[in-house]
Amino acid sequence: MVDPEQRRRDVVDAVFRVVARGGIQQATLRNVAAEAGLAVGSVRHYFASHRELLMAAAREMVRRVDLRVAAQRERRHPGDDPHLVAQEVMGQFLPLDAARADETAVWLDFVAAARTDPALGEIAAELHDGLRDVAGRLLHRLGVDDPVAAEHLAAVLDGLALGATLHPDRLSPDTIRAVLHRHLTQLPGAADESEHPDE
Amino acid sequence: MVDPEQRRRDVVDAVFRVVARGGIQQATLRNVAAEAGLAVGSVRHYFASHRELLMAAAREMVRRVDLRVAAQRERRHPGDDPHLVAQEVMGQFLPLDAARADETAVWLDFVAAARTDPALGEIAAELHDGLRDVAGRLLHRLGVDDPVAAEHLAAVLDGLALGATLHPDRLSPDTIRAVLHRHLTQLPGAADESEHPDE
DNA sequence: GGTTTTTTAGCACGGTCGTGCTAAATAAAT
DNA sequence: ATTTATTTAGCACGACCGTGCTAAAAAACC
Repeated sequence: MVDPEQRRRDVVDAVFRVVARGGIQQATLRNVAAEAGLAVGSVRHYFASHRELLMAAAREMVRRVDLRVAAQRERRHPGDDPHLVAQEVMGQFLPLDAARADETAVWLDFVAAARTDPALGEIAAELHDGLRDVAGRLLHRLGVDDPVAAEHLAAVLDGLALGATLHPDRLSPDTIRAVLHRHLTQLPGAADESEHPDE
Repeated sequence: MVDPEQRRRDVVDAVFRVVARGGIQQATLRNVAAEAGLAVGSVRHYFASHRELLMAAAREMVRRVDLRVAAQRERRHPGDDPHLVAQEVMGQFLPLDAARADETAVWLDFVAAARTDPALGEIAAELHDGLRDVAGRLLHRLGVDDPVAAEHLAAVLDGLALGATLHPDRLSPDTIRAVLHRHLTQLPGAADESEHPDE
């Protein structure tokens, strides 16, 4: 009657909501169970331990980002302006709306926790490599192949995500877009002039 | 016989060591007291509560960054190349050696915690504004006055600090310096360009 | 000397945590 | 209908937490 996978997804969603609201230290079994409308024992039936629950949530986070990037790749057409494509793909990693703001907040808590948690650290490293990979690929399409440029772009994205998550009042989505646009148009080798930064 | 201020500093140092080693969630009164070689009651004699201890540590963190920036300001001479000055000042915020790597790790844990802790959030906002301020001032000396440029530079610094703290094996000090150098040399010259959609 | 203040130490309470364990309720299978 | 497996629920234990509180030890003061 009940799809176990769906249950697991529901519980993981509850983890995300709890973390977004109160930080990862609030993601206790009791809080998550309450958020999911279940008993602690029920949650533990699907996740053997607290650690396993958090790691499943971390993996789901990676999966969702991958899915969004893949969807973006489907959507674009050969004739599209590479600058616009880059801007849109990069935007998938940034808190430009409420939903992504929540996801970014969860991301920040997880990667910060990953520093002192080897198991989470592995997943966080995956995320980081993926971001640098996407950055490198987009830059390649723009005629830039410098690996330092990829690190540079990745750093801007991380920094914007961090700043916007911690101080949303001082780093609005418009400002984020402006910085991203500035970074892309400032690239060497890209000798074109695109239109407005805003979509 | 014992300087109370020195004791407070010692305890705060112990907080830093504990956080650097095991994350902010490990900064319990018991752990900090053990690290400082004191009893819990003794620590509580100088800090009325756990919260107060963490906030004192956060403020000390801000103070140290300020001190280092001020020291850098003293050291520079009128004839210095503004680019080199900028590179050195910005380097004060980055984990280029072991000591700063520890400080950056502590910084990351604190600002992440600040997202869901209003009291810490105020201090974190101070830090963020300070960084953007220094960035803006340095850019001004380089002939760049665009506020977006200041946000851009601040984002790069935050992103580099984040990346190097979480993945020191993939983001070496040399790479950090390369990215920073790239960012600074890539700045548009003294010619301030306003919005020129058409050209 | 004696007295007072500062500093250090530690006990004990209530609370929350993850988790081992048991068992009731529900669904599936025979 | 009976049996079996799955799912949900909850109790109880030990561990760790912050903190109120008391009191011994040390220092400062008279």
